Amino acid sequence: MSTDEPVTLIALARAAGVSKTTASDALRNSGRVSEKTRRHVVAVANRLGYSPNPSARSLRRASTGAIGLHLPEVLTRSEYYMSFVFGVVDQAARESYDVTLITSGGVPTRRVDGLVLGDPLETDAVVRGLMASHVPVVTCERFTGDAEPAGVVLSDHAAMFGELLDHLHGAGARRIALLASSAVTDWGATLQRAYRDWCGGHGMPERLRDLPFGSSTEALRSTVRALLDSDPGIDALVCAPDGAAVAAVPVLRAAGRRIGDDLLLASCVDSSPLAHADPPVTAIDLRPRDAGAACARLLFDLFSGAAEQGTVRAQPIGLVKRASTGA
Amino acid sequence: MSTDEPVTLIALARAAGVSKTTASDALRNSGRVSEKTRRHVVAVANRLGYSPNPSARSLRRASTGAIGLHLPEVLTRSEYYMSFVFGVVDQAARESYDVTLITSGGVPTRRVDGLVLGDPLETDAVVRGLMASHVPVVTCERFTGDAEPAGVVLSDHAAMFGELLDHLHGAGARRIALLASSAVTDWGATLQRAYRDWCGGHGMPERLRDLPFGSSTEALRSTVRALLDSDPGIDALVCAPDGAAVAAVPVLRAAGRRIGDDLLLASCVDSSPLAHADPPVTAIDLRPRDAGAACARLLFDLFSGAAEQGTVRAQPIGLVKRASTGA
DNA sequence: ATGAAAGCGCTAACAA
DNA sequence: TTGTTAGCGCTTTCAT
Repeated sequence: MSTDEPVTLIALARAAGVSKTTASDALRNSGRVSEKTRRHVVAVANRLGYSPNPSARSLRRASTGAIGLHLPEVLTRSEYYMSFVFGVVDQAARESYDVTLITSGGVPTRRVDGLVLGDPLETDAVVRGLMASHVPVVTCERFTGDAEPAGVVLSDHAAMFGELLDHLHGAGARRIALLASSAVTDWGATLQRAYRDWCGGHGMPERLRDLPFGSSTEALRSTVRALLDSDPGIDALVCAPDGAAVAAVPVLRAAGRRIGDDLLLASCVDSSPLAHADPPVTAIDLRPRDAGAACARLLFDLFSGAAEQGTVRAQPIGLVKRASTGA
Repeated sequence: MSTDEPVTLIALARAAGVSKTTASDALRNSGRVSEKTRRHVVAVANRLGYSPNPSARSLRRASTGAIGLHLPEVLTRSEYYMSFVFGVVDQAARESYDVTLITSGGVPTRRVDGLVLGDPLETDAVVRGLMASHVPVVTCERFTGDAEPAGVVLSDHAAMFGELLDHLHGAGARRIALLASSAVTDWGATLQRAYRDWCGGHGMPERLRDLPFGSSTEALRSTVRALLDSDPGIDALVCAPDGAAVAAVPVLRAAGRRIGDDLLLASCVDSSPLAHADPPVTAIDLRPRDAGAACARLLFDLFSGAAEQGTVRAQPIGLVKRASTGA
């Protein structure tokens, strides 16, 4: 197509017979150049395959054209985060921004104009470092540490969890157990609180077990077994960690329980295996792609001033009722 | 901690009482400055919280310090890709490189020094564009189109698939059906070919159904049903698409089959739901994190000249035998 | 062993 | 409406 050398603005200007400035202004629609020369410059640019050098532009503008995205390392295997990532990237692309991934393995060398932090763990040193950086930060879910992010995207997990419990109650459950996630994330803590509140409010017994992030399948299964042994009267089980509900199924079967019949099962995180399970498992749909997009959008609104420091935006989530709760 | 203004090299040099050049050299260990001044400059840099401006550095060096990573949009929900991404990012961080994500939604505005393409689809316009870019490209699996990438990371899927079929055969299976992925990726095509070869070589009947990427659960299930109806003598089913094996389970049960007993079940892509399934499902472990790391490593070797244009590297994969095949 | 100066490609202020 | 000039922060000659 063209030579290996990237075409610079000077080369383009020369080829079009105008100055650097005019060429630059023409391509950026600054409204300074006549329509005629603008067209001409654009045509020449296309012919030469010109594309501006982003480093030079960044240096000049003192903005990088990129945002950073961090996800907690321990949680990264789940479908939820993959969708979240694509939500962020797509929204960013729409604003001509790049997305640089940041893992707990290493902070980016490249500066970014802002940061999106998915489920920031208070205990994560990288997260604390990023929160202290000088660029705007948007978190998905609250950061439970000290620092205040510039923006927060929040879903009403407590309300939706209550809806789920109501649904189970309506289907006849009277002893609902919760296999909780550790409370290191705001999400995990919120669910535990909502569970206790609901049980108290409805005069239902609490049957709660807590599981640290990244627990093995075996740990999870023995916890479920212990839960059932401790109270054989349990007639519903809600699992918070992604994947836990699927992993629990064999244990429930082995205990002689019929899922969707004498034991209702639900998950706090929807994923395709749940839809495919036998029976399909009721779950809260966190709509991760939308959440990711919302985070990016909020960050850009913070850049432009359309949103002010400390903005909190709600992000709707849904409940998907399936056969495991008698649907 | 420090002021909001990022500290520049000039500010640092002034504070340390040296010239820009000396400060720069001291921080990069260029071996030009005396040990004493080097220590002094580094100390001052730490005190001021200096960090070099990556845009300025890129501009000067004509390299960006970032690599691009592209994944096919339709496949992105799987656990495989999430691990792959983290493999790439971690390896890149080790070399102080950033990773910019590229979706089919938009090409990055920022230039990158190289590209990693996971399972490049011949039919993807973005992929074709990226392959034609002027930077080195490493693909994970072969690109079935015209262009030649600078490097390829390859697993021997044909051999491992043969091993899987041998395992089924050894467990007594004589009519092994394959629920294949569409042949738009090299991986999908390779599996179909390997299946035909193996069946031919062992005098076994071919029972093959092809499924386009991103098919719905219902499409998948009716395909499995049709497969069983067409030949009730089928005694083993291998599923290529990620998640298909789990989704097939209810259909197999409904047909009165006992998995791991009168019907063996296996998947060509391992994932946690398979390990948690009842019974646990035998699968090929693609080791995506290692694959991602290998791609990044190859790209850096291409940069440094440690690997030459056209290098192809093998990436080992494994077979995980579980109860669904009588293990 | 160190400093001075040029310049990467671009945009913004100042001229014309 | 267009051109000229300065300079973003850094690395790299070239000179001392």
